[in-house]
Amino acid sequence: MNAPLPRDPIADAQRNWERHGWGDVAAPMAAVTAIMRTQQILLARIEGALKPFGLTFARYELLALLSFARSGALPMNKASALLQVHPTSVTNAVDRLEKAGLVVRSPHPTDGRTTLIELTAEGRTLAKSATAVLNTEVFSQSGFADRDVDQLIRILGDFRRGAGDFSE
Amino acid sequence: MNAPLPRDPIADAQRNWERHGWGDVAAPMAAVTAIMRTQQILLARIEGALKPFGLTFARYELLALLSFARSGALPMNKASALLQVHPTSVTNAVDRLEKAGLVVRSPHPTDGRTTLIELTAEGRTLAKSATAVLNTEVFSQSGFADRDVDQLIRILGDFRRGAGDFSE
DNA sequence: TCCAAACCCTTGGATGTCCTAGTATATTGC
DNA sequence: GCAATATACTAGGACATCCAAGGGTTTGGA
Repeated sequence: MNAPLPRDPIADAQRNWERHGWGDVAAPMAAVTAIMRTQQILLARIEGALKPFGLTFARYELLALLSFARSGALPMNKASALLQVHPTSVTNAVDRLEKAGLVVRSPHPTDGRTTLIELTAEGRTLAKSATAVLNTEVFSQSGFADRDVDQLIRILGDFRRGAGDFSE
Repeated sequence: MNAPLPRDPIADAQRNWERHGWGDVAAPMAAVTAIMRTQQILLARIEGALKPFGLTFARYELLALLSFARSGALPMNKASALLQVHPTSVTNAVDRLEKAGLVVRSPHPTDGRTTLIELTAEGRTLAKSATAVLNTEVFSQSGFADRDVDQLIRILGDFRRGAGDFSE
């Protein structure tokens, strides 16, 4: 990790925006930039915690999703929709998880176009261990105050709904 | 864009966490996941707005940073620190910006190890145009309520300080 | 019935990020 | 003054994401 900067670079950017006459959008710009940076920090922590398992966050998310599916299996397009990533990203993740023996591809019983992703026993075990570590090493010490967590869930939930992620 | 899901997948994940006895970390897990997804949505919007300029967000950020520097030039290591990305990412961005004629590399006058990145006239013009478009197409319609923007800046600011981004 | 349109997955290419290692230049300490 | 250490940038590799395009399967309307 680098030494902390003496000043918050995002607050500086906000001031620059204001100084240049874009005061009306300086705050949203700062908020958006802060989200970018926060995501980067969180992702680094998560990947660090998952490294011992040979998992990345993308692969872990897929594993976790499968572990919550009743049958431990999901069609790839369903996984793509629920994880909200491009289908090719799922293909990529499944390729690697399959090579690691954590999931298996199997044909859909009635639709020849569809491929099912199925958790192996090993995959289920690893998902459980990885989740435990993420919970204790990352989520339980997220660095957000409890009240702020609730705020974030509400604010970002509104945002995601507005962006068309879900209707609910 | 895909059709909205009938249910919020992150809220579902939170319920799954609670159902499995991890209720104490379900909320932070949901908040972290929501930040990931929000970042993805915002990045897609930004890149869409920048595409006509042949810029990506990474390159735009560097261009914008340079345009706010007094002399229009910065050492690469300084840019890396302020943008809070790995030095190799800056090298990558500068390679492409230089190829596009938007910046120039020049040797540091006193330190032979250091390379200065300097905006060209064309780079400065493009940065200005791109900023105008980002302001009107993205930041001015961020999808966050004004009050929520302030909350985000405060919450994420606290988080980033806690993560060691800056001391201030 | 049958062909066009829709859908599903994969391949190949472009970008970005990080890490590790290597080269060159500065700085420090003896 | 010189060797050891620190700093700055770049090269190569692993991953992830998206887009565009291609091949196989279903569906639906003429």
